[in-house]
Amino acid sequence: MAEEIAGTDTPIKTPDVPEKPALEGLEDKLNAAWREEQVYHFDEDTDRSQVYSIDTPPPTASGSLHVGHMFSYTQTDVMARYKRMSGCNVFYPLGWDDNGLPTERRVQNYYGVRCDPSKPYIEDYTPPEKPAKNQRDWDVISRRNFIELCEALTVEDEKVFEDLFTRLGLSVDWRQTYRTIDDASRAASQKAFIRDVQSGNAYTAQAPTLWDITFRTAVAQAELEAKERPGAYHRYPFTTAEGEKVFIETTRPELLPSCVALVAHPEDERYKPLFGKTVTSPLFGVEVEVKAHQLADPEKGSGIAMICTFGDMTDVTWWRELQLPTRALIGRDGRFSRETPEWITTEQGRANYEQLAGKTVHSAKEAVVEMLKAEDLLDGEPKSITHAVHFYEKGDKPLEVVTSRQWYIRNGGRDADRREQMLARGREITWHPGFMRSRYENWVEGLNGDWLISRQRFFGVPIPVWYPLDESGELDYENPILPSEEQLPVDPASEAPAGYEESQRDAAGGFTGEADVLDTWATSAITPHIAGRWERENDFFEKVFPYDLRPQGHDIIRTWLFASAVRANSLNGSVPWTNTAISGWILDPDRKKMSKSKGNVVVPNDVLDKFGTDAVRYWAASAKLGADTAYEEGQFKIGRRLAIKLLNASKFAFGMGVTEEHIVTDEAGAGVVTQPLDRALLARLKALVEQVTARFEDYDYARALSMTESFFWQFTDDYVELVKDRAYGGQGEEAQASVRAAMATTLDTLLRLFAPVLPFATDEIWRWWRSGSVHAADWPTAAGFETAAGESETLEAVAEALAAVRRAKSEAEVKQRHAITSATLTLPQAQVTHVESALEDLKAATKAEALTLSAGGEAPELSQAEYAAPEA
RNA sequence: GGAUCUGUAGCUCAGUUGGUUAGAGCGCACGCUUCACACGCGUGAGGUCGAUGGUUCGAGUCCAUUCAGAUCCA
Repeated sequence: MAEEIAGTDTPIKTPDVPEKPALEGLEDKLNAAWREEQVYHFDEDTDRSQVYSIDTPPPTASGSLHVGHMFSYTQTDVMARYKRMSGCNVFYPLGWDDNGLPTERRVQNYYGVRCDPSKPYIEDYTPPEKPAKNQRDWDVISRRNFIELCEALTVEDEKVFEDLFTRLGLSVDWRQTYRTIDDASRAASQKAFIRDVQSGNAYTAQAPTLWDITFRTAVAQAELEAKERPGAYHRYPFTTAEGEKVFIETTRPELLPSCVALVAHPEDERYKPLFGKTVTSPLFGVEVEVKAHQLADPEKGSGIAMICTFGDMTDVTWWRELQLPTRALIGRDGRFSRETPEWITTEQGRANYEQLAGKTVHSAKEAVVEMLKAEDLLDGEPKSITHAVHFYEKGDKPLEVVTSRQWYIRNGGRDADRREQMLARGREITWHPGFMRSRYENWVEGLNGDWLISRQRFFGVPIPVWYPLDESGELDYENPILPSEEQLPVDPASEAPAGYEESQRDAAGGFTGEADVLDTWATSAITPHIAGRWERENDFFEKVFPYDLRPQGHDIIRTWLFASAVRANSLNGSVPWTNTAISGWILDPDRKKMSKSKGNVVVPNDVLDKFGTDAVRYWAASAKLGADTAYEEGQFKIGRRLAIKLLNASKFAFGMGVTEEHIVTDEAGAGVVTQPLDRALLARLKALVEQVTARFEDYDYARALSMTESFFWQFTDDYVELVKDRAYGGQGEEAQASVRAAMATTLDTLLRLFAPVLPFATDEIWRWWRSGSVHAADWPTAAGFETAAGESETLEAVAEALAAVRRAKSEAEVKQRHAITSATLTLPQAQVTHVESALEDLKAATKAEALTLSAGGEAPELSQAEYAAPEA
């Protein structure tokens, strides 16, 4: 209880310590207190120099919670807490990513609804009470209605995350949350898009595009995943005018009717004579030219390949650079065109194509192979190989390449200057750890095109454009109609552009709305803008942008990190943040990445129940940034032990009469610390504070923690054991005052040093003897007790001497508390003075009635020990 | 094929700019219910630092080669 003392400004609190300190129950109690006291609120009345802003990853609220969340979010929180205590006004918002496929699926299944952007918006729509069993019976609703349902449902999901994150002790300012699908986010995303269109950074083009036939959408390079799949080289001949056979080997024989040319390396002697000549394709009888291009690999197959439009992105390159015709046959549904193409002219060829019309890629392949076999054109059996095939990261069918009109954002993939600019941006950011930058550079250097941002999905942030229709009803893609910024957010599928009536939708002379939505990364790339109220409150934005820190996982450097850099570059002409902290992954004890499908996921709440939050945070904070970490329950135990030890050691100190007023804060106070051992402790403490601070400044919270931890264990195991007698008053008042001051100062500093990692235990203790919260306290410096710091070697020497006595007792098989009537301690000359200066403490701690010091030897050693007779 | 990371005690890891005898925790062995803590305390055993070669007075640390594992990119 705090006692008001008349006439003083600083009421001294009598420490109020529970009989049996425990970690249980601290989370609820302290979280409530922090909320009440608004400890983590961002102060908007500030300027940029005081602010430390963090662009936190918005978790997918409809996704599952796993220990990986606790791991990486804790690492960020540790830094946030450090910065807050260091005097920064920390802007630490958190958002929810509820824009995208996972939410789309969840909303569909939960309510039994489907989105069709062409449907009109229904006011006060209520979903079916129970979702219909059959998807065909689901309600079909407008995009706006769908988004409203999403907003309603994700509130529930977000609650679960918020509860976990609160329990984890994240010092987030919960007033600063955002959702990537809410009005403000959609408006910001659309505004950013419009700005990029206006500045020429976004454009629309008709181009070959990677296409997922299951999801029926275009996908971007960043969403690709190469998977090893079995395939087979099929070898069959084209024929020259002279009747000579030219064999090609292909894993995709079904693309033969799409063939537009053959290609070989310009230096390939085998094919040089053929360049410029034409050959005729088997089965379909189409004449194609033999071309030369350096991307053709002489080592691969027969060294000559067929170019089809389009089998893969290399085909696209050849098609573009060799200016070949387009003969596309695979449609957006992944099936071959039902119409026989006009470039197949022979009767036999047209008949053969009939066999493929309407077939899936898989069946078409079988059909082509059958036909080749039937005509005895296949040379030998297909050769089985394993090769990398491109998949959409969420898809399970190989991607096809189809030609379609899409929106792109310039990212350096087609322009060397911009690429160099993005590399330079990467160098403006400080990476933690530094080597992660090469992931970024690798990615930027490997870009092969601009960022495709349109998605043919229903749910997401609509691309905010309309296209005029001319008198004949043709779409004019070159002159898209953009909304005014005041109109945002807008849904072009259900709202008409300015100057048009809804009745003119899809009518000649009218307009049509863009049906596509933006890639979710296009929106999450502007989380700094969304959380920072960009273009809503620009005063505010300027106080937080560019942010100080972007924490995230290394798996999304190519997506989230790069996309954010691209957009800040074009929207703001700067980096989005000056530091990025890349956390590692959680691996299971067998070193496999934890994932739901492997069934090795640990439920966060169970772990928190079992070990307590501080223990889990300790585990997360012990891992360096960027290092993948095994899930080790042993680490939780150590963290738990540390937190409990801190409670108990503090209880002991307060039991010795330590109070707030004993803390050494100035030179006058320093005079109280008279004992060399106590002064040595403070010397060690001073060094510790300096080192730990330096580690934190370098984002190396893990090293900072381990240094604080080992100091603490030496404090309890050696120092506290040595001074117990003195603390009880065994050596008089002055000696007791000295130990109280040293202990109070050390405890005060330790609580602050541990606070970022162990927020619950430290604040619990803080509240026993202080007012307010340790988390609102300043980061410690040695300034206040500097003059009380003596020679740290004393502590080291006395601790070694203590260990020597303990060893002797252990070897003599007597109990540690057994009294020594007399003994000689031999120790190196350099240590004698130090040990002498704390001889009374050493004798008391070892129950030695007489202890003679003698110089000599390499290390302290006890000899000629006489022990008291055993107690009866 | 290109790039990055990792390899240190049975296990998980730390080892700052090269500097005495390589550290911690867990686990293990032995002992101790000592007035903060048995969710504890004390003591001990345990490593030719992946391998080879080099630079250096001196290499776990720097360089080269190599082996093994992981990740990213093509």
